[in-house]
Amino acid sequence: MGRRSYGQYCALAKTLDLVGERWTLLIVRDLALGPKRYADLLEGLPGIGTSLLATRLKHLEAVGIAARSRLPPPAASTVYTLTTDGVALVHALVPLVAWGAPRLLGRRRRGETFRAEWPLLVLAAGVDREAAARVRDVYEFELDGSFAHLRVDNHDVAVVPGPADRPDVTVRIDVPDFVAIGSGELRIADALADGRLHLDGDPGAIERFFRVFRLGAMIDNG
Amino acid sequence: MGRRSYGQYCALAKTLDLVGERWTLLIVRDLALGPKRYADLLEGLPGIGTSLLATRLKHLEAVGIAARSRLPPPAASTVYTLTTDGVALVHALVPLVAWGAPRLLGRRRRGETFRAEWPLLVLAAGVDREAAARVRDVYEFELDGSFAHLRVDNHDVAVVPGPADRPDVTVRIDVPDFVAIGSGELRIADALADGRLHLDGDPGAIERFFRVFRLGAMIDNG
DNA sequence: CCGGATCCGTAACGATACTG
DNA sequence: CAGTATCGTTACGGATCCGG
Repeated sequence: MGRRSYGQYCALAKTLDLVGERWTLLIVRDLALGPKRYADLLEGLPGIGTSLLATRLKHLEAVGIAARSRLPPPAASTVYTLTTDGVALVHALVPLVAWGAPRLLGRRRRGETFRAEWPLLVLAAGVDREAAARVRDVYEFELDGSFAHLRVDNHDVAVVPGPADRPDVTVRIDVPDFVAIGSGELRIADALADGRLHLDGDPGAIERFFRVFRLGAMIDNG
Repeated sequence: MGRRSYGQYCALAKTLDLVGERWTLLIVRDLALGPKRYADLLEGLPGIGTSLLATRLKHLEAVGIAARSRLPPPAASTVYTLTTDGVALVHALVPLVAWGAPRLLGRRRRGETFRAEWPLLVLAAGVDREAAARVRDVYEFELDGSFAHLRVDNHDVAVVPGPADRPDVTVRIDVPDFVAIGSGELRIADALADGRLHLDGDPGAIERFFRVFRLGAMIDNG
């Protein structure tokens, strides 16, 4: 019949009633990267059953986390997006990610899928919108051989899969080192010095990059 | 065989591999209230199967989130506690709770279990340890008719179920109003003015309460 | 009585096939 | 492309049983 519920008057239990089932939060993560078609989601979530994805999407739409839009011709396809509540939910996941990353991520194992845009979501969530005013830059990342970029456009940030066209800054680093910087175990200055982090671009753009994503504190103190 | 995994090199997916299964995070929540016996946990999680609880506890212990201690006689029983990683995980859940509370909690429905200590965990997580130095107070809460209290003792806070012995401050409020204050929709000053919030105790203790739990901003601006 | 383990029916999930 | 239908497998829920 109905959905399984914990039956508790507790915000955590209610939240888990809503989004605690298998795959739900990973769907939300992928929608955080922008509008996705059903097939895009399926491809990014290997192992999910097609019918389960349909069920989850219907539920996310019903509870106001996702929305389904029908693009006009010639695109003529359905896409799913996050509502503002959905975007807020993504922000609420960042501390959970910050908890798990240094403890669980380790080195990549054979068979594990990876997309450079996943780690970038954390950066994008930490954007300083004031500092991003009138900034119009593209920062490209190569993480473990996979490319994605951040597009900053006057207060707004988008995470985009794949290499950038003509990036203002390019960043190359391993995921474990990226995580170590994020958790304060590794200073950016040290990572640059021993070649674990490569940063290219004009100094002005690099300085904007640090400012917009609040990385100042990570440069030389933990 | 083994546990089900998403097989993704992503901190969110790894975190959910670890603690995303049914009941796991609610067990963590209850352990955040202090050492619990197996039977205590069973009672606080109506609907969980006894064998599932045992499985979850074994897993939480194996991954370093919980620990099992054997109390010496005459208490002679086993208790489960959180490790420091487990406590960190509880802190990482607070934004998720802050997301869900104003959106999902609503009014309490028939049959929903409730414990006043659950909302207090959020307050306790937000303690200002500096401000709590040399403070030694007990703040009692009556939320929807259920009692619990916060025990501040020189930098440390504990959430304790039930009424307090001789509280320095007593607080009485409905859960929806408590949530509205936490989310900034309701100002403490307004809630006091129209009788939705009752605060008793000597002015010095009340002022320490506000300071220790960083409630200053909620008094008269959102 | 506490701390589980065992067993079994039901619900959720995963994989594949199929359809508008 | 965007799903639905079906079916085998796994996970969960409830009850009972068992050892210290």
